[in-house]
Order: sequence, then C-alpha cells, then structure tokens
Amino acid sequence: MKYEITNDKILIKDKSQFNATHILECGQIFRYRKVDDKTYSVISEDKIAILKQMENGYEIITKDIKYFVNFFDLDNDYEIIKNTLSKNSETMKLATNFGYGIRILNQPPFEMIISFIISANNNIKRIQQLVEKLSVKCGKNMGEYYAFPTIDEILTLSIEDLKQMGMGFRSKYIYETARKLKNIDLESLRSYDTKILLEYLSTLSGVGPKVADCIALFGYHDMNCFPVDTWVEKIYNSFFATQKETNRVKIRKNLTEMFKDLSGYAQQYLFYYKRELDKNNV
DNA sequence: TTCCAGGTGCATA
DNA sequence: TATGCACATGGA
Repeated sequence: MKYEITNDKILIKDKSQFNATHILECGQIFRYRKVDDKTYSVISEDKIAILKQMENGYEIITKDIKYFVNFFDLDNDYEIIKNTLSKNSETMKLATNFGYGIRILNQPPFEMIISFIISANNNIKRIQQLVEKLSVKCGKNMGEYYAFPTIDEILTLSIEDLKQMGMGFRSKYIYETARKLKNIDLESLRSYDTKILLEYLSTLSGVGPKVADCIALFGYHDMNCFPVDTWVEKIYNSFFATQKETNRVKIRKNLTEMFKDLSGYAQQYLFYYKRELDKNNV
C-alpha cells in the first residue's frame, strides 16, 4: 500500500486498504479509544499513535513512525489478499467487502499473551476494561496514558492482586505464565513454524488452542492460524457447514484447508462480519 | 433469574 | 481420544 512519511506523521491515501474503524473494532486489539467521529488513539506497549480520518485517507500521528509502519502492516498489499480470498467463497466475498479496510496488526507477543489469556470466556468490552486496568495498575505512567506492563511489572502482582482487579479465575493463569516467561526471549519464537509455535504457546498456563492461535496470529503474524471461538463457530454453521458442527478442532481443520496460508486474514474478516451483522440484529 | 462472553484445565471413562 | 464440568464477573 502506498503511504508517505513526514517528521511525525504517516500519510495514507488509500481508503480501500486502510479503515481505522474496521482495523480497530474487528477484535484484534484491546487498547484503543474513539476520541471523536474521525479520530482514534491507539496504544501498543509504551507507544501511542493518533489516527485522523482526512478527506482522502488517514493521518497517523506518532513519535514512533517506524514502529507503527510495521504495527499497521503498511508494506503489505491487502488488495491481493482480498481478491484471493473472495475467489474461495461467496461468504468471504461479502466479508471482505464489508470489512474492506481491515489490516492484521503486528502486536507485541507478550501483550498478546496476557491480553488473550484475559479474553477466555469473557466479552470484548470487559476484556478492554481489564487490559486497561492492568496497565494502569502496574504499567509505566506515560503522562496521558499508561504503557502495557512489562513481564517484570506484572511479576510485582500477586494472584490476590489480580483477583481484586477482576481477573477472576484467570488470575492464576496470568501469574503462572508471567513467571514462566521471565527468562524466555519471545522474539526468538518468530523463526518457529506454525505447529511448533502453537505447541510451545500451549504449554503456557491459560493458553489453549484458541488463545494460542490468537497469539500466533496477532503477535507473530502467522497467517496459517485460524482462531475458532464462539463467533467463528456461529459463522461456520451459518455459511460453511453442511450439517451443524460444534467440534472446534474440526471447524479449524476445515477452514484452514479452505484458506491455507491466508487463514488468519480470512478469520478476521469473517469474525468482524459476523459480529457486526449480529450487532445490527440482522 | 438465567444466559452468555474471542475457553482452559482437569477429572473421568 | 473424547466428554463434562468448574471457573469469576458483569451486562442483557
């Protein structure tokens, strides 16, 4: 996708490949805020970007240009991806048209691990609140916002602290996983292939097949992953199944066979499409 | 009041 | 290998 860089801004003039609402509200990120009709703020680790909708595109205002170019996956061409996916199924064609400006973000693995442990059996609004609470509780105060906590900062919390914040039964998982990751270089996992990566992630407390898929997809940009949650199960049974299927292992197998190394993209278009449809009670 | 939310861990057969 | 249940919390 074409974009221009100035001192403190990234200029995007391609509306079909970048839509802040679709990118941020499709469920892949929890730390963002709608400032007004045309403005969002986005926090990742200790960095912030302001997204402003302009007449013919977007401005991304930030001190960390290079970080957010990678974060928003700007060097990737989503037209090719959408076209390829659309050839696969009529539902995908509708979903990619609906969520046209979605991009899969490159987010920090540790932030994804903790955030998606919190996501288990939880709803998106509450996940956002809990991630924010965790950041305020022990993340670095950056002035106008709080950074997502580092491993060491989370290690200062007890299980009891986490319970008091409302983490519920996930408190123990967060506690145990932070301890296990203390001496692990999460960046070194980037060279792993999908199967090995998912196997390793699944050894973490509170990380099962679905959360491992989310971490691999959003934290390691591994597009072979297809997280199957309650929404994907719904859309699979609405549009892809010949008979009702509740086995998520089988659903994942069928969908990854259909979408192959574009599975991660497909999942996000479908997830957003189904959730918005249901929101509008269609 | 009951059901549900981007599920996981554990016991049981 | 597969199934069933408990697990915190809050909104609808």
